[in-house]
Amino acid sequence: MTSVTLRQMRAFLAIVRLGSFTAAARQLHLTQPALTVQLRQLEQALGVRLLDRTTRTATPTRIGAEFARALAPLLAELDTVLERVQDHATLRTGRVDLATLPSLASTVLPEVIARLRVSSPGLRVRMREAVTGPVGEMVRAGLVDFGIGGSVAEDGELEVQHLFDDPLLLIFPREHGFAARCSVTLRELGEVPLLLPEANSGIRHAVDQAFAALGLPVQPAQEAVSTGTLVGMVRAGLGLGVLPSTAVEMQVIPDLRALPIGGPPLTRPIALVRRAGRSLSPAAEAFLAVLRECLARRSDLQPVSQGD
Amino acid sequence: MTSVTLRQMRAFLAIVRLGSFTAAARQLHLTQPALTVQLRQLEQALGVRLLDRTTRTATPTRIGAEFARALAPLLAELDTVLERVQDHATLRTGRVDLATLPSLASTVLPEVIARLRVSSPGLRVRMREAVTGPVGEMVRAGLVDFGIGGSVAEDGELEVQHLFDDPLLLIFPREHGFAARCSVTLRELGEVPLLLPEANSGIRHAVDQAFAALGLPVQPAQEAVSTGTLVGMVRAGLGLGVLPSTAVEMQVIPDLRALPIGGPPLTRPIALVRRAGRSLSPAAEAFLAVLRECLARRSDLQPVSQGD
DNA sequence: TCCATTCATAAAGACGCTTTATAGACTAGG
DNA sequence: CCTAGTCTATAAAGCGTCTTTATGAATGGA
Repeated sequence: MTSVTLRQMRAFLAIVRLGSFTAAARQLHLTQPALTVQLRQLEQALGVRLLDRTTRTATPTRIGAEFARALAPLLAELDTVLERVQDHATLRTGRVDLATLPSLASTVLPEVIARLRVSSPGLRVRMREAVTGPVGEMVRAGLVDFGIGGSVAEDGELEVQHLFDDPLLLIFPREHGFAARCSVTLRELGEVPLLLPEANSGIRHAVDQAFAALGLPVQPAQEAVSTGTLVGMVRAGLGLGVLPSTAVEMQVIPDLRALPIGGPPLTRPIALVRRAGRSLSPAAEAFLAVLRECLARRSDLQPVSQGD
Repeated sequence: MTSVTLRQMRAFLAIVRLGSFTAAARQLHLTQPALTVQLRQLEQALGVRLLDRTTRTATPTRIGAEFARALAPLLAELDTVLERVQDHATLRTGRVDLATLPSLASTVLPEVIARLRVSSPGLRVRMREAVTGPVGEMVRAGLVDFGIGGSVAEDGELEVQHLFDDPLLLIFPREHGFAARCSVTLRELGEVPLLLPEANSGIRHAVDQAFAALGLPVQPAQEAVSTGTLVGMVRAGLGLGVLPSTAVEMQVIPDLRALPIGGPPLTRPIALVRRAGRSLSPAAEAFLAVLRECLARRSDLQPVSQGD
């Protein structure tokens, strides 16, 4: 009263294909008695004789032949389905869906994608760009596997893991007096017209917090939505801008200068944001592994250990 | 390093469907730890996490969901294939392909088919008619599952099993002198003009042998191919005919009389002819069982025990 | 006729699966 | 905020099953 097994059916098909128990046993790396038993069990479970065995050969019954004809394509399809699943484990197949900040999307992550394409050509990466808040929302809604953005609050649904600290740079025209300096302090920024990103961005959040820590008020001369417009404002002489180093990289700025902000160093935290309790696909894990590898190689960004 | 099992996949689908290990365990009549182990084995075999388990619920991973979507219809189809095979065992489905003599095809076997249709409506019987020689050939060629006909020689390919002895009757016009008798002897037949079937039929074979046993020569006044023409010849006064009782039944003969032939009783053997070493389908077995039942009920035919 | 090959069978051992018992974790309700 | 209930994970033990080894029976070819 035992039930039908995949092994039994695979054994049956092998015997039908080869017309012999011993030949099938060799192919399946089993002994011949094992196949005899398996086939008997299969026939008992089905209640039907599938093979007519003489002492020399084994030929399928009519019912057995019909069964084999119907079964073979089914098991073949099952095998392809199983292989397709296993391809995810071996990274031969897979999709990484992530949301990240525009600055990271255009500087750090393309390198990650390029490396991943070399090591695992079958993977496809889909990157959505958004500012910190929406990044968290997209993760929460399940639209993406994970997000890389500014620090969000850890609630029951989101799990945040610090990745590195992105230094914020001061951008100004080369004619400015700071051009001769090699760094500026945070306190000095309070005395110049500042151009800052608008309120809901991670950069602004970091600047606000740093100023508050020193007891200074934040009074931006102007707010900008995108880093591009902010750069334009600086170039037009509206003031001095604050931008993350990752954003500065991509902008070729011949007439501007950038200086690190010190005393204390001004950075914005970049974190991995993922749904709590949800595992990542092997593809996503591979992506993150390469990302951490890239981060470790860069001395300008301050990487942190993988542990939470 | 164990391989993927049907049980594991069925368990996986049940858990996905119900969203819970314990619920699936109840449905599958298992304990919850068993399912935990099975799913772990499945995930290990595939190398991929299929379910994200919190302590409250189990939700499929994206890969797990894809897998379940592809797997469910496959297993459903597999189940229908298995059921279709099992239907042969329960006689809900099946085909009986047989070859037999015209006389049996029109007298004994229709009753068998009728009874079979009542007890197993799903079975379909295909009956081919032929004389004894071709019946054996059709069995040998595998065109039919078995044959019911005159005795053929048992060689390596054919297996012959005696079923019953069909009495041969003497047919004559009611005006004939035999009309008052209730039986005739074989020896008496040597002194009347005989109408016999042609040489390759089982009837002729039986008559020839019986005459030879008595040392009498066989001198038919006329030979006929079909029983119909033989009856016509008798009716035309060409002589007295010898026909099997099963053939006489179907011919409504108001102007003719039939008498059993005795001393010794003249019969032709009817046997089951099947391919050696080939098993019969459950449908064919059922057919034969009903046939033997019908034969046992009839006192006019001499049934024999089922043993060879 | 003899030998080699094939399938069937029996017994023993190994392996895997299932169950029982228990722990850890989260939710709901008071 | 705490407790009760529920769900999954884990460990150990028992059981069943499957595989292997050894052997028999039968067939076909040399």
